[in-house]
Amino acid sequence: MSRQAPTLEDVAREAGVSRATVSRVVNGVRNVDPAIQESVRQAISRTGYAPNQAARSLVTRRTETVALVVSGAGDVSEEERNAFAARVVADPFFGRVVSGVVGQLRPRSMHPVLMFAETDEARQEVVTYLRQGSADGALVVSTHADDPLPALLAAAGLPAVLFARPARPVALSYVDLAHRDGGRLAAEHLLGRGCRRIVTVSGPLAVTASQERLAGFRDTMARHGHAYVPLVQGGFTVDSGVAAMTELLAEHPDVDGVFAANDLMAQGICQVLREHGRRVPHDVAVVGFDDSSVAVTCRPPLTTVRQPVEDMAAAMARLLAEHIGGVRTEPTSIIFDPELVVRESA
Amino acid sequence: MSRQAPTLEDVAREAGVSRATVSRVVNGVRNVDPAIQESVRQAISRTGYAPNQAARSLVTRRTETVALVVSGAGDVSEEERNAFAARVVADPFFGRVVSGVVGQLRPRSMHPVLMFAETDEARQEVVTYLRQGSADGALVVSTHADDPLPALLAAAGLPAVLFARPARPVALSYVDLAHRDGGRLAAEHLLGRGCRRIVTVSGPLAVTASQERLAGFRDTMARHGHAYVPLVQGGFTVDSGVAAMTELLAEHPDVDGVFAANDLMAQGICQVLREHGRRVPHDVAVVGFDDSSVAVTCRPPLTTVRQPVEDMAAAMARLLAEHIGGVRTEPTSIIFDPELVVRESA
DNA sequence: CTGAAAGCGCTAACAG
DNA sequence: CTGTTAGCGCTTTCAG
Repeated sequence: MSRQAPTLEDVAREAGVSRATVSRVVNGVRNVDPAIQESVRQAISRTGYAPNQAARSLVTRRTETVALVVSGAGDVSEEERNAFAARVVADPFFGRVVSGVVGQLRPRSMHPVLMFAETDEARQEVVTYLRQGSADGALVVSTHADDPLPALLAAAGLPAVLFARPARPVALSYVDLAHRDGGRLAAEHLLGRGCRRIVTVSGPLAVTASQERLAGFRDTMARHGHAYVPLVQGGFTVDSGVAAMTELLAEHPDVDGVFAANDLMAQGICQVLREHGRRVPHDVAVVGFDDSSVAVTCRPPLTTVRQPVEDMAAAMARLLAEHIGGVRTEPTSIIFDPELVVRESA
Repeated sequence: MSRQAPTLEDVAREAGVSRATVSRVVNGVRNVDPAIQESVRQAISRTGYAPNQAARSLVTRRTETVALVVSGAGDVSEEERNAFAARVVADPFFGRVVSGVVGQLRPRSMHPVLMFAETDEARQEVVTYLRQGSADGALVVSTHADDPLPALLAAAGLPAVLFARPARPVALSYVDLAHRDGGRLAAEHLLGRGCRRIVTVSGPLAVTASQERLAGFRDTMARHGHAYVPLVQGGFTVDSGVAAMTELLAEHPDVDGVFAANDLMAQGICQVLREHGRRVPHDVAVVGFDDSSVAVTCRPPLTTVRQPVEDMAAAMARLLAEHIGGVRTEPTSIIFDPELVVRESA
């Protein structure tokens, strides 16, 4: 570490060839004599050469890095900034995104840098980061429909792919789920098993996905004569599920079915139900959404609407790689279909 | 986006000064006439200039990026690689690490790139990544005592800080918890509330922290005359907690106290207990470890040994920044003290 | 306090 | 198939 790192020049000298030739074998460009290739390779391991990424990026204009950003909407106090990051990462949803993204990035030798953009300043930093060429593009997951980041990215002409369709049209590719169909699936299942006094806990209505899940659910209920379904808005956390169900149970003690807009809330709902002496699914059936890890962990295991997050995240990474590589120039969208997974809660 | 991005040269021309001067104001180096400074600033915003990070890194030899790597030990099949990432990120522990790290990195304008090193090949890639200068240093969290990555990093003379003391001495800084004290705290609490038929579910014994927590627990139990404490080894997951407790309950139906080496397992334990008609803490008291998010979410909320993960992660980031900056040259260690958090489970 | 000039290490034409 | 030659955009002595 004390000695200066060897450069192409050093390897070239060691192998008795030119820098260009060494560069070619390092980058696997053919047109290099097998014999020379071999001697270069030996010189490389003899010198312990590792190409300097900065020098390389300077000319290729690629960093092989993408920003994985979780963006909010409004501004958040300085103190809440860490809380934002903590909350995001703690959500099993995020883990699935990372898993799907990494799976696609790795074989391409690309790496994700984590960024949280919960304030306007932080969002500006993301844009700057990309404009500086610190990353080749961005994968963005918005926690709010009004997230201004997608528009900023598009305006700057930066390669980016979104998780979920932006509320306001933006010329960026995105992947999404047919949330309405998911809501429909949940309603049909609850109705199908005979529930008649059904309530629902939606996600934050500032999130488009929440609205859509709810709309699909309500439409289906209405089609079956259920004009009115009691609703409480939750925040996609276990706690909010607990609070929402506590409220709903007080007003509708005879409830026999619940649709929760995500599994975390469904878990909180099951807890409240149990604590109030209701058996799940015997007395009250509960359907969640996502099919995240807690769906399996929860007691009872959750019947839920599966959202193939890993596949969606993988698709995002693939699309971004295509945009970066220039293979794809026009924005496109990929919509995934939800699927009902029946376990024990309903 | 179509037009070439402006360079220092462009700004210099626009402001009628030299590149050097522009560079100085961009980097906030004083010794620049206020008037000129102002005109340069205007030229910058007029041109929409953003410094090229690659060019900058090439000369400063800094990327303002650090690798945040989660490393395992043995090799894992190709198919399990994504599962590894998924499992890691899904664990609330990881979220706390990220939160603590980001909190320190952000004010330093540094960014974490996520890497999973569960195979020898992946570990080699981490080393290469750093040697290429793609990141200035590494923050490593090992999931196994035999993790070879720390030694590789040290041998390559790369700046790195570890979460937890490495099993085999390595000249690298690390932060850790006084795990033994944590185990002692748990034992004392269980004993103090009158439990006499106590069992324990440890973490994987291949993890040093698990061994230490267990040792501290057993020592204290022994000091109080409990020569033998039934033990089942778990895997730090809810499922493993369920399995372990099912086994223990079958052999020791009269159990009245359980120490779980982490909260996730404690949650599984509570589920099993409840399903077998045992009240927590009335019939059986349960003490967890970590004080992670599930400790609060769990029913009943867990009495647990708090590990200040966010603070520990923040300390890691701080140490790494010092090593990178050359402010600190010798490896050091920071040991945090655990703390008992009493809630309802014991 | 400012400018000129020398690279940082690598890739990519372009010759040969 | 290989070598020569330009830069990529920026920081940083070193003069002035």
